[in-house]
Amino acid sequence: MALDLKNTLNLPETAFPMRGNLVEREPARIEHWEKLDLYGKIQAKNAAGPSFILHDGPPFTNGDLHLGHALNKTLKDTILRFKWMQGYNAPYIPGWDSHGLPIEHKVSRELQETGRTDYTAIEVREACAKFADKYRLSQREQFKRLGVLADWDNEYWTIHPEYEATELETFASFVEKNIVYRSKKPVYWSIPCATALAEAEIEYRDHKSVSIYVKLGLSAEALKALALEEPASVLIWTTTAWTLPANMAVSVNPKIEYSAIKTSNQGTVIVATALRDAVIEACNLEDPETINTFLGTAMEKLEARHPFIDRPSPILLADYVTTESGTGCVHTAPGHGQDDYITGINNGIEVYCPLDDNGNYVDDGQVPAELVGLSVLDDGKISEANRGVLKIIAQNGSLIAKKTITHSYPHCWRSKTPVIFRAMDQWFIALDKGGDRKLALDALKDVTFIPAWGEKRIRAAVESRPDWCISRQRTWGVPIPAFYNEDGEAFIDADVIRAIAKKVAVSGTNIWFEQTAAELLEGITLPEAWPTTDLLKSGTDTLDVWIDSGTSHRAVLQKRNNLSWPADLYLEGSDQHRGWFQSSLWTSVIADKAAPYKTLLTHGFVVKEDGTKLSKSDGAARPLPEWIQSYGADVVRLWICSQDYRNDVPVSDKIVRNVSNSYRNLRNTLRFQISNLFDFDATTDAVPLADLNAIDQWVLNELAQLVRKVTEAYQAYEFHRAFKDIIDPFCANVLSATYHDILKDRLYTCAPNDPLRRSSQTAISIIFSVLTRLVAPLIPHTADEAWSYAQNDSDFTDEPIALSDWPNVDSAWDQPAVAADIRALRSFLSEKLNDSLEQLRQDKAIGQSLDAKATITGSLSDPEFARLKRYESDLPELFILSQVTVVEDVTATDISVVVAHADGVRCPRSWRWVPVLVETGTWGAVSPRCAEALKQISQTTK
RNA sequence: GGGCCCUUAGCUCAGUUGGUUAGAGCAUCGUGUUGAUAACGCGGGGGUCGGUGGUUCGAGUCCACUAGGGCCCA
Repeated sequence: MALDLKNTLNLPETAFPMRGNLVEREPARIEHWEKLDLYGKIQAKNAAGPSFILHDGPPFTNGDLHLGHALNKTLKDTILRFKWMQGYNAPYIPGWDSHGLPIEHKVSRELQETGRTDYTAIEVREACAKFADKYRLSQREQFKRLGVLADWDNEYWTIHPEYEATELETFASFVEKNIVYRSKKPVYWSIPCATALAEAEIEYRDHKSVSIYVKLGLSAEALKALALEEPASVLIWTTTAWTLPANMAVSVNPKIEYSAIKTSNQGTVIVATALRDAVIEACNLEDPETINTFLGTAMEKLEARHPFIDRPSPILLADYVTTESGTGCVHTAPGHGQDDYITGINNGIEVYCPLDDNGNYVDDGQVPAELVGLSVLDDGKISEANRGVLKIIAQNGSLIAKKTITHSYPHCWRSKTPVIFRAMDQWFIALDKGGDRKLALDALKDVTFIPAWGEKRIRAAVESRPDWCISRQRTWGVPIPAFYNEDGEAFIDADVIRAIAKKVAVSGTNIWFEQTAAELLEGITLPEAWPTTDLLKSGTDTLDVWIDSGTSHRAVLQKRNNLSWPADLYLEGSDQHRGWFQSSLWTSVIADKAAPYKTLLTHGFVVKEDGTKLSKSDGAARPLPEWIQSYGADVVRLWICSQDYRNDVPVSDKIVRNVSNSYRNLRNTLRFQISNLFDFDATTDAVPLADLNAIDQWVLNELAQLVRKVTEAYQAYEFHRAFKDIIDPFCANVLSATYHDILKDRLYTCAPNDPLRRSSQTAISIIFSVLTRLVAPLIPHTADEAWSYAQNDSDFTDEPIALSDWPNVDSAWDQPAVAADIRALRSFLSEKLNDSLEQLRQDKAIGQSLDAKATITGSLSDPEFARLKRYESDLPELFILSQVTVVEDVTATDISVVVAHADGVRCPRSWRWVPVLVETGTWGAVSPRCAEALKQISQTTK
């Protein structure tokens, strides 16, 4: 019988599952979108809309995606989904970056393992391309699985022939501006392999070296400046005697104190005071006596003489000089060391390096004749070069001590021999010569930075970077289109490059490695000064890969019809201030005289829950597919969008599980709404907004505020605020704890067509439609799922939510007066009633709140009481009690409340307590209101 | 070592121009309901705002220093 009565209730009905089961169900939805060509439909819908160009920074295709990729791509996808719903014409062309050392290095190792060593450049490049493509494809699938909607079939790729051609054309414009020049710069060099090495190709191993102390005599002026009366030397210490022929200077620290020490066996020598005793011992200095001390600055620009070549070796200041070892006076050979190089550049010293590719001293008129032709390769035994140099300095007395030491030294990963640091001709872009640095800094003024401090960061990077070294001695990259004659003289020309770019556009840059210079230049008019093509060889250097991705704005935005330049938005991790943001800025400023972006948005890095960085062994560093496999894409996305990405973004299973709880609440909120609309057809059942019940007016007023605040947060790209600050509390407080809780009684117990019920259903259907769209960019799968169920009670719809418009506020929702009343009444409940109700519950006097009644007493002169009186008939519903009596007492100074168990009998249908039940016959005894509802139900079913 | 940035309850976030007992959601504990039920309601506990020292009648909110953390350089 009770069951029969239950059947007369309008209980919620829906097939929308309570649990998302995202891991299993999301893929089908993604497939459905693809079948519908959802991306294409969106573009078609918005074709005439305002333009918004988000230019994708290309991920490097060398492995699985991780959460950092998810963070970046989810933010982009969320922004675009929002913009699309707002009607923007916003094509999204995803990009991929593939040239560069990480792939070449990995592929080279794999090729090595086959035992062959004679791979041609083309073979290496083809293996790299294959490797890159494999990961491009798997990354693409992983992004799709995240729910990222994009023009996946028209991606841009830095190794596409057209892309490479544009890159070369861009480079041609640099050459044309006459800012591309050649200069020496030291690189790691493997003598047996006759090749330059990258940092990653170096292994540190222990090596035995001869360390030596060498005197460099001071000039007469120098002695005078240091108030020394007798001849004196600066004393240097080095472990690479073979670099002495390239010694061009001595570096000292300006802030360190130095001592001039007079000795009976080595004359006067100058060393850092802190190292005085150590040097005296190591060099057996006899009768040492400090005759003067001074700071390093005192020696600036003073002249020392090279120990065995007739040239000056000036004393320079350098902050990197320490007193940890040696003498505090550092042998400086700009052609053989990174620090030395920078010191040399800063002081206008030649980057001198008298070595050929085989590591032998060349005859340049400066290297002593007895050294010419000797090899510097120090493999197992002392090199010829070291022995030769030691002999010279021992003979002329400048060597005052030597000792064999074992230390960690870089070795070639392939030949296992010690590498040398050797200056080679490199290509550079001059950044000041054409005024480009100033232009770049000016261009930044027109860029909007999110967060604002990004400007400081990129500005500092732009201000401080030296001329851009753009050549790499690598194979897997875009070749530097330069030619060389027999003497190594370089020929480069903008028009020639453009002509080659045309060929590259068709055949790719592989032709550079397949064809001879003559073949490459066939049909191309050469500048008059060039030799004939049979005398030229094409260069083997490739361009810095930052030129690859850094020219994407030209290769993509400027080349494609549906895009435009500059971009409205670039969005990447904060490391890109010195990476892609900067390389793009330079290429753009040089070639196009303006920044390629209007807004620059950066996010932080994914870190562990304690804020420290993720290392490979951390569980949280597992690949993205594994995260999606355990939580589903929407939960991963919601995790991302619930965090303030401007700072670092912490992650742990605990944190994601936490988000998962919020997700469940949101999902159930939507489910509750769908299920209570099962018999509601807006076209026939909707109640005019003006006629809505007070509580429904209140909730629409809340909804209006929600839409305004959420839209504002989205526009500011502050998704964590949209969700955490606004949507999450709205679902929990306004809906779950208040509105839905109140509504259950009328939705379930009223007659289906009761105006009160239809009023609430009208409001619910509006809320559902709005709320679902508000969360659609954040959790696209779930929003689309709910949208489908609301339409046809099944999984899919041909009108996905992504095709709908962003919700606007209907001014009729704004009912501030009613809303203020309802809000005040609910506050009254929580502040004045809930404590007593809770007490009754604790005392087991009542169970659910409908078991209780309240009596409120006060004076009508009190506006709060007056309001209670005004809403007296609504109060049982608003407070979810069976009876509320508002009693006027003119003498009352305060509002008093008495709560007790409700009177009368409990209606078995509505569970409300009423004075008496009414006999209905068929259904037994129920409350009068239920009796009336049952009467209507039986009439409509007849 | 340098540049930029971060530090509020167990977790993720709010805290307007400095001003009453620092808020929310989740988690936790207790409890109600069994007509949103692997769901929902009600209630409790839990931060003195990384630390120290200043400015001020008054500071999470301004200044200095310091500790820890992140990105990028060296």
